[in-house]
Amino acid sequence: MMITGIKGMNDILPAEIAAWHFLESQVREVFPPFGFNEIRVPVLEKTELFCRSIGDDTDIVEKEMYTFPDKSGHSLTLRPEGTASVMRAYIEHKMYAQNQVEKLYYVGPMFRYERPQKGRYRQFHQIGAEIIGETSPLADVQLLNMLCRFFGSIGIRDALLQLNSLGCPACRPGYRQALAVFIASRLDVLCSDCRRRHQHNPLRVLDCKVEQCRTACQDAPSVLDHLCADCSTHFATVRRLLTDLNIPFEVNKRMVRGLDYYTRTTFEMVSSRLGSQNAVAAGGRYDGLIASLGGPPVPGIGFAIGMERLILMLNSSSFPPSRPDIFLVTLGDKALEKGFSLLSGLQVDGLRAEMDFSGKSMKAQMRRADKVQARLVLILGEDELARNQIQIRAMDDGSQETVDLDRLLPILSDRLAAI
RNA sequence: GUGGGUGUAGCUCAGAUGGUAGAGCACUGGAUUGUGGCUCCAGUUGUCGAGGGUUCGAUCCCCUUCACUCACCCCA
Repeated sequence: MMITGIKGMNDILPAEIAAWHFLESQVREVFPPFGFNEIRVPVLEKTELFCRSIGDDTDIVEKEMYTFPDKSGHSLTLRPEGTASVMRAYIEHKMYAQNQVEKLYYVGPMFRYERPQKGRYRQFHQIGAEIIGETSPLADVQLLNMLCRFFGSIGIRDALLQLNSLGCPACRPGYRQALAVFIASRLDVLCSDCRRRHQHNPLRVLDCKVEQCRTACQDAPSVLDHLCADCSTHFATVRRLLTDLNIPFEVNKRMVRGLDYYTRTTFEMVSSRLGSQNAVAAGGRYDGLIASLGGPPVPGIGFAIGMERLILMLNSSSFPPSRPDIFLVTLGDKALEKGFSLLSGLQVDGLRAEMDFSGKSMKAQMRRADKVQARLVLILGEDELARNQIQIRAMDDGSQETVDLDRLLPILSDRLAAI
């Protein structure tokens, strides 16, 4: 039986790698001007870290983590998201003692044990950014601005920014209570999922996709009406500054986040082009997280972008496969070996050069050159070898010239520059 | 964890009320003894996802299982 990869864990093949390189290079170009530095943390952490940060009652912790004991019996978990690990590193290295505000970003694989579907895999990749140590709504807006700039830089214009506020420990319990009362009054018209949800997470009912539930919750109490004065002012400032920066957004008072640690500002970037999993990026403020992990009482805000979902949105035809500069065709045993060392010289000089090693017919070699879309073909046969010459053929127009071998390099760079 | 769809050549897919399979593309060679793309000719490729059952005989019918895929739950 063939050994296959693990369900939901995909190989990224050479044909797809250009899109990944593109995203990674855009991150490294767009983020640093906003003051962000990259951090790399391990993919494995002690299980306890995720239980405490994401929340014991969340689906992620309850059923979606890759958790197993190592040889000494410690329970380890493949990270299901990046924020927890970054906060652990922040606290462990006492980064708060260096800078009052720390801005960090990361790129890498995350792991969740779920049934794969379009835009959702067991190993997936996220680009994340965090601002730690800043309470001001300016931090929220800077982060969102950077997120939108990033989307613009990769040519995505049809993602919609949705914004909400979840309040803080001062005002959220009151809202939750009011909502629970409302839902209890409509329980008979809600779907079975929502009836179950209203027990442990009433906010989720607002997010239900069932039409009947949506209409039933039409006039449910809004979080935004229950925000305390501080949260309300914070949210108003975020909206005002976004408008000042010409960043389009939409307030979605039904938006709920799946992780326990979020407070105040939460947001999502959604797209209709993604199928059912329509969020391509999401995040929010987590003012209590760092303290709850044993760090100082500093606030934070961050986002994560799903790279696979991003790639679904990109036009794949804008990433043409890279083509060789040169394909060397040889005829005869002597030319094969002489050509091979010539090839090596070209490659050392940084040209992308290929040839056939197996002594195929000239027609076959030419076909190969055409197939890989080489720009130039070099032809080295017994005749050319005897005269210390080589032929250069431009594949686009079929024009051909014979040049002395010792003048090859400068002529090649001329011809390549002209294409 | 639940539900639907799909598994036939490297790829995309046909196929027959059960008699052990085909096309296009791709690949190789030739027409053009040292010149690609177009055209023409020839050739290669399959445990018909796996296991079991019914049958003289199963790729097709039945059961089981696995994989892929979409959706639910939930999430990036």
